[in-house]
Amino acid sequence: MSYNLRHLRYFIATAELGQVSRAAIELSVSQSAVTAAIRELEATLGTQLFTRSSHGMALTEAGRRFLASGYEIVAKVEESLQAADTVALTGELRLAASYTVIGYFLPVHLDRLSRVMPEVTLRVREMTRQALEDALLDGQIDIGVALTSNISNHAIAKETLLSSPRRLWLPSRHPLLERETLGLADVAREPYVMLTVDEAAHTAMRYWAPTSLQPNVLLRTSSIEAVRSIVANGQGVSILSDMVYRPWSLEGRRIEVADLREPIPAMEVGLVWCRNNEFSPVMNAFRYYFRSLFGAPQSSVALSRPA
Amino acid sequence: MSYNLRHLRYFIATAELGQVSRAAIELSVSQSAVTAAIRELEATLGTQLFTRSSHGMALTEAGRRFLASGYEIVAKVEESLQAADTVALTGELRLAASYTVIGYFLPVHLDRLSRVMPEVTLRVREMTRQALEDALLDGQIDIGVALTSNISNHAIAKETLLSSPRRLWLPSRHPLLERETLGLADVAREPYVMLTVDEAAHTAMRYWAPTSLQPNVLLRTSSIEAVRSIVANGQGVSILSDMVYRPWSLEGRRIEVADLREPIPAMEVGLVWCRNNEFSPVMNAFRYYFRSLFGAPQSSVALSRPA
DNA sequence: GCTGAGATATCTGAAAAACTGATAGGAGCC
DNA sequence: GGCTCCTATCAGTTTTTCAGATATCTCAGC
Repeated sequence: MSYNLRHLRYFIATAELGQVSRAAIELSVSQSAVTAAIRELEATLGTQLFTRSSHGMALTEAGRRFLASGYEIVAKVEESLQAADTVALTGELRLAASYTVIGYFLPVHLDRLSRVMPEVTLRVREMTRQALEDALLDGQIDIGVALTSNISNHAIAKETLLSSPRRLWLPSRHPLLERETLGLADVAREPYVMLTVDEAAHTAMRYWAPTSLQPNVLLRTSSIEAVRSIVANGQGVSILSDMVYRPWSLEGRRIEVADLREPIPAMEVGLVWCRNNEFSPVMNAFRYYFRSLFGAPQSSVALSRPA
Repeated sequence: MSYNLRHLRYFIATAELGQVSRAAIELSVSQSAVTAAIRELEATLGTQLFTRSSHGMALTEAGRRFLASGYEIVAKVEESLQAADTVALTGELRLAASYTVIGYFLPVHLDRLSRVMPEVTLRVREMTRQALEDALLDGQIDIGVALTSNISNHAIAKETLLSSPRRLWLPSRHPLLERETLGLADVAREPYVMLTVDEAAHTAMRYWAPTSLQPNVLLRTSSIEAVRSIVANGQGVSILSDMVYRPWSLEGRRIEVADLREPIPAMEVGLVWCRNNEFSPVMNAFRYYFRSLFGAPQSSVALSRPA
């Protein structure tokens, strides 16, 4: 299913020493054990990690990237082994989140946070972006989790966690699925279901406007489940983010996704807070929880590019 | 030696479901396998992760902390499985670092970075803090790695990565090692070796000054190896950070460490850069490399307290 | 107080995984 | 060509992991 920490250690040693045989000595195992582990690792990743030669093993580009991940993972593992004594955090955190976030992003994290810090009371409210900004500035809430791209108030600090690409949703066996490439012009000819919640319609205009095309709107709805059902039943198409995508609708019919030729802005989910406020320990822990799961996001831009 | 990803998965499932038996069903393994894995995990960690009862398993405080680590690790593992296509970074990074950092912190990371991004040329120079600040502002270097506690120029941004506590170094079989607790007053009676490099002497005064005591300085030297040898030979003691500590001196004699009663500021190593400059992709990758290894440092203050 | 349900702990033999050691094969160097 | 250094592969053994049976504990209901 997935790889092991053993695979990782053997891989790192081989990458650093450049030879399976030397890595095997370093690890105090036989050369064949290391060879086998690397072969398994490459199989589960589905990628070549090294180019083999009679001199040794040289990392491929994928191997280099995986090595960086490997360093991160073993660092976290070693960190986890150190039993620093800590105090259990106590207190309250007043959160607000927008419709999409509260339904499709937060649940698993709220669950985990309540397990990791059970003595912290999490109060969560659903708000529109505007209400959320006001509540932050009023001091009614501590932190918001929202779609960060539409936030431009300078009194509010934001930190993007997740960038979820938007794609075209189609019913299964739709003729457009046969095409090599798809563009907004193709979408404009189809009946379109426009989601109106969380400023989705406003965001949609950001990528429709420059094309001088417009979607042939069959229905405007605030329910993602409605979009899902209508698309699944073959009555329309829509462009929505991967975060809210599920392959099956409530009725059990399948939905397909396709990339579009035009660059569609991704849906960005992140934390927002009032720039002037001090961070309480609980707020810090909350932020740290997300940061450590999603990494420092601004730099992932530098390291990877979209497909 | 250490635990497995299997241990981690079994632990997380048990923590989330609150029962070994339910976790076993969820994981499609037998109850005894999960019980055994958790027992092994607790043994390798040397800590109780759960309190057992006939109702199920409740996390201890250590368990909650380990659960948070577990979430981080599996998140990194899953991230590593996604083979996002990337471009190899190319370019140059002009680094500067101070004596201590270049000798005791950077080497392994420069080695790893050159493996992860071989097409980036890393130019490293040793500089004093003042020269480093000037070079940053002049634009002669891109990023510095230095002891961040003495940097107070507002034009320079800093991000602390590592906080290494300072302790008393003693030769083995020194009488002070018998004591229950040690304070600076005890140290003041011993011959003291003062390291002069990287503003160490200046830093030392920060914690000697409030006591109205002063160290009985036998020797001032800019060589850490000299301090190590003199302490190991029983001719003096010193207070230095764990980062530069090694149990053996060059001659093979042992050095012991002891905590002091007074709070001694830790040695803080971090990145520094010119606040006005834009981050190049290479600079971003460099920063990201360290961030992901050392975590978001400011919040570790909130999550843990010193022993 | 007894009893059944449901929980974890422990044990044994079986199955699976990992490892060793030997061997094969390829590439460069003399 | 022959030597050396590398990785790949295979067969047999060792180690780890697992399932299933059983023991033990606790609570709830009677």
